[in-house]
Amino acid sequence: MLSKKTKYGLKALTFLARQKDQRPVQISEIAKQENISQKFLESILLNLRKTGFLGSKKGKGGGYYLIKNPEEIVMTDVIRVLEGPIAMVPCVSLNFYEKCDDCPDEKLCSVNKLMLQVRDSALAVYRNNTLADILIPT
Amino acid sequence: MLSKKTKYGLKALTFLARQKDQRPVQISEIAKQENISQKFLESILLNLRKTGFLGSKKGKGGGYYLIKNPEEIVMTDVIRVLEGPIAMVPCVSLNFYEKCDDCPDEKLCSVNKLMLQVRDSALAVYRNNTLADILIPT
DNA sequence: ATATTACCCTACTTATTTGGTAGAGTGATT
DNA sequence: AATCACTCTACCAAATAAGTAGGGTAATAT
Repeated sequence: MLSKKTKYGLKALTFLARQKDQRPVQISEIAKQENISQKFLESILLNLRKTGFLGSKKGKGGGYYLIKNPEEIVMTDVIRVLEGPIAMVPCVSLNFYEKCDDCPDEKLCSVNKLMLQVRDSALAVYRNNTLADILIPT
Repeated sequence: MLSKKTKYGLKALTFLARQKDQRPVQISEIAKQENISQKFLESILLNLRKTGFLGSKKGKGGGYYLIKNPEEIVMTDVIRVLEGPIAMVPCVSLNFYEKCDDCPDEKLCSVNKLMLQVRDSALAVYRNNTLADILIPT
């Protein structure tokens, strides 16, 4: 299940990408428009800033803004920052690999065999979508 | 993340599929061989029996056994019983659909758009794999 | 300069899910 | 009749997710 954190983060990114100019948008504005708890959204945006997706500006007229073009923001990166591993099981994860405690040999594990395929198919989708791709044309 | 319940359930199914004859296998045997807490496994196997994947036999020489051929057991069905929805978000789920509270219109939602693709790709993998397919040839 | 705006940070709380435990009950087999 | 092994109900603890609270700090406009 996708966490609300990821869902809200994606919504905020698309909201910023839809802006005409690149002026900073206030947290309160995004929260209101997208029906998100403002305080919760604050922590998510802060996270996206620290991981290089957003810039921020303090003081009057401040807020958050994208620091890359939507075409350059690939979903693999966004999902990994917001949600964590793309794989459903650590033993098939590329970026968060971990061996299973049970399971003497991954090559002999059916769960591993199945989940490898699932990971690859999900990865293909995320690699194939940038922020620009998931924007809805008006 | 895949729950242990699903992982253990899959392991139990493949364990039963690997048996030479179709004699019932005791819970304790499966638990021991696959490193699973026996009591936890009990509830999982019971669930798989109630949903039509396994049969059981009580008394001496009793246990659980497959009631279909591994080729006939499709992963979509197994995953839905053990893990629940395949979709990562209820608004793109085929079997567990639910509207989002926020989000006035799904067709205008970027999260929806992305997660639809993810669901389809995962579904394709699960549809394409039966229990027989994920068995490791010895 | 200073008041204001709006991001920044820490800590806490609550609800839900997950994983596991305990133990009595029931039905079949030998 | 005894044993074996599944069945059922109830409970519990840890982890995670989701959200709250509130003060701190930096930048900007006036």
